[in-house]
Amino acid sequence: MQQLLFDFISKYISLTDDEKNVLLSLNLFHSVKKGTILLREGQKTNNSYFVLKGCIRSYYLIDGEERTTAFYTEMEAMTPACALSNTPSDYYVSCLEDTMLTISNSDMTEEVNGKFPKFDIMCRMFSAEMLAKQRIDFDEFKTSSPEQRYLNLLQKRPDLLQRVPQHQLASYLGITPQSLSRLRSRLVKK
Amino acid sequence: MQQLLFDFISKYISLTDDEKNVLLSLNLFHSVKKGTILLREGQKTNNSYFVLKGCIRSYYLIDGEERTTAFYTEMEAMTPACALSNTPSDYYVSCLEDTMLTISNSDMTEEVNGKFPKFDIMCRMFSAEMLAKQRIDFDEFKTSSPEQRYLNLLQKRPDLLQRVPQHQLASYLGITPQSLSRLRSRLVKK
DNA sequence: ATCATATCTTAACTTTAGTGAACGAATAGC
DNA sequence: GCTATTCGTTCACTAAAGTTAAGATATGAT
Repeated sequence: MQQLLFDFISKYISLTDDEKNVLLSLNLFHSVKKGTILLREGQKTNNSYFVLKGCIRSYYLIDGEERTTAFYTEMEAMTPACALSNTPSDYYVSCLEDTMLTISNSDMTEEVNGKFPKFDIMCRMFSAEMLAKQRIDFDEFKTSSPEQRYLNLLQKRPDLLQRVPQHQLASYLGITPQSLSRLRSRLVKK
Repeated sequence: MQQLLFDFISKYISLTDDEKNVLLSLNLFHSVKKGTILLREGQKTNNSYFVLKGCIRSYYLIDGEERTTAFYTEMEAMTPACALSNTPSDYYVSCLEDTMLTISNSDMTEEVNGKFPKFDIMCRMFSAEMLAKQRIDFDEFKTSSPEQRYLNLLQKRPDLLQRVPQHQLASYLGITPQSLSRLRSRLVKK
């Protein structure tokens, strides 16, 4: 499991055994049961998450309805906005499946990055890459119809359609569950 | 004009005169006329832009139609996705107004960050902050109707409604110019 | 295994967005 | 200043999404 993290890091920087041991001493790795809520609306945290195996999901509670905005699966990272702004969270984060992940907080990041400046470089590269990827996702969302967005998801993350309940996918696509159901039956007829 | 950049940087790190001089030696500052296209579809670049005064806009050309996805105004930065992936750009970037901006490339970033590691820290902080902001924008977009998105824009960036042509705002809101026009007259009647 | 709950689908109806076309108004180029 | 183009609005029509409700299926808890 730890090797998964090291493999990921090696895409950006190379680690000495010494550096690996510092990471291992931090007690980063956690196993979380399906349904566990990692972060609640109104709660403060400065945790960051990195999914090694499984899936976590962020959602807002609007008029009593869950509105799912993101899924994070294998080798994806999330830092809740509230962790940076130090304000109460606007949304929930929960585990969709039994999940293995790392949980780190800003103190740990400060400490490690202070000790090994190359971690700053990695974080910079990784953040910039995430920012660009998310920008493209946003652009595609804006320039597509719900149907195109569904077909796009089918292409890009077919696994999600298997592992995620329909109604969560719907709000992820920016539509109601009924519309998604209708849209799908429309596509089958074609 | 240079002071604007230093003021911005000072939100993250403090600069010595030496460091400031290195930045000034890089010939970062440019004045660009309205309508100038900074980046074309199909073109490669590794430039990054930081707007000091004015406004730049990114847009796709889909079926001969411009689809605007972002506006960058005072104290906002953009690095085109193609600059990181080193692939041809999928979109255009052009100046909506006469604009003062800094243009840097990845070589310059490497050089400066190599010399002064604290720039890595700044970039890391800034990227993480941008990522969180953009995530929130995306979430709001997903969980809102076109009408709510318009009202939200009115609240958050009222300046854009003054300085940007209606049809560009429309695609920024993910709708057609006709729909925006209709939506606005619907709101007036209320 | 049973019951309660959650999930997915379907349907009828309402509301809103997309489309194509037409029209003045504003803008830019000559 | 005049003309051509672009821009914003309106209209009629079509297509799709939201809403409310109902029924069927699947899931989870005891």
